[in-house]
Amino acid sequence: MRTVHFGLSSTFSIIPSAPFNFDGTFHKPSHCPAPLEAWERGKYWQALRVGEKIYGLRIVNRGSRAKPRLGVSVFGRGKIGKKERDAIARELEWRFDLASDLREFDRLARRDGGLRPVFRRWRGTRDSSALGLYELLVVSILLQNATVRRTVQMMNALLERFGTRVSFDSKTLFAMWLPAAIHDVGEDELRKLRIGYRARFLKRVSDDFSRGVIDERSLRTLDENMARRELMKLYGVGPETARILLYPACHRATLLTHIAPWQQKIYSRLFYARRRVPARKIQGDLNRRYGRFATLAVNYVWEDLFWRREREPIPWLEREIRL
DNA sequence: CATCAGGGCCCTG
DNA sequence: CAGGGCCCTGAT
Repeated sequence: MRTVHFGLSSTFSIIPSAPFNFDGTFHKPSHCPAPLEAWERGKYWQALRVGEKIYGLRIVNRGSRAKPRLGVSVFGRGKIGKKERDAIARELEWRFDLASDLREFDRLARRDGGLRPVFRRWRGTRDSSALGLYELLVVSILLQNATVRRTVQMMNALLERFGTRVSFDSKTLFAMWLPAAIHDVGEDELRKLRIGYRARFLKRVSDDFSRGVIDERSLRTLDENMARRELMKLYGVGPETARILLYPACHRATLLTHIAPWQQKIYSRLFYARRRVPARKIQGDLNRRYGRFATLAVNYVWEDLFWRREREPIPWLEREIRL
C-alpha cells in the first residue's frame, strides 16, 4: 500500500439548488463506516478518484438552507487546470445530487402528518453516494451475509493491501484501488484477506469493470428499471445489492421493490410503532403514500433514526443491526 | 468445547 | 422455483 501527501491545489465554489441541507447530504450515519471519508458539522473530507487520478477534497458549508454555497478545496500535486477543476465539480454535483429538484417531494412530505417533523428537519437533504459505482459495489459485496463489523474488517484488509493512503489537510483517508489492480491477483490471495467466497465475486466484478463490460456513464442516463436490470447482470448482484446500488447508479427515487427481513423489523417500528408488520403490507402502504418517491421518503426516515442513534443508544435497533 | 445462523448470491436439479 | 453451499465470526 502506498501513501501520498497532497498540498492545496485549487479552491472554488459550488452553488447547490435550494433548499439544501449540508450535513444531511454529506453525512449518512447509516452507511457502513469505512476510512474513506470524514465529516464534522459543516465540513466534509474525502479522497476522490476522477478517472485514474486521486484528489483530496475538503468541502465546507458557506451558505444556508435557502442560500446554499459550498467551498471546495482540492488537494493534489501542484496546480490543476480549469478542465480538471470542472470535471471534479461535475462529479461532486452528480455524487451528492447537488442540482436535484426536490420541490415535488417537499410538497408530498409536507402533507404527511406523522412524519412531518422528520421531513422538516432534513429538508433539502439529498440521497447521495460519496463513492463511485465500482467502489460501492465492493462495499455491497462485502456486506453480503456479514455483520457490519465483519464488513469493516474485510474492507480494511482490502484497503491496506490495494488502496492508497491519502494525506491532506491534516486528514488521512483511503482511496480505493482501480478495478484493474485486482486483475492480476489470484482468488486464493484475496481469500487470505478473509473475505471468503466473496473473493470470487470481487474478482469477477473487478475484471468486468476493468474490461469496460459495464459503463457507469451510460448507466447514469437510464431509468430505474433499466438500470436495475443492468446492475443485476453483474456477477454477485442480486435484488438487495441492486437496491443499494440503484440510487448511486442512476439517481432516481423509485417504488420499493424489496424489503429484507431485518429492514422489515425496523420499518415496522418506524412507520407503525409495532414489532412486526408483514413486509408486503409495508411495501404496499409506503408505495401508495409516497409513490415514486418511496425510496427517498424511507431514506429520510431511516437516516433520521441513525442520526438519533449517534446521540443516544436505541436498544431495539442495536438488537436488529448487530454491529 | 461444538454447533449454527447470518443485512445474499449463484448454481443445480 | 426450492434449497444447498459458500467463508468467517460471534452467539449460544
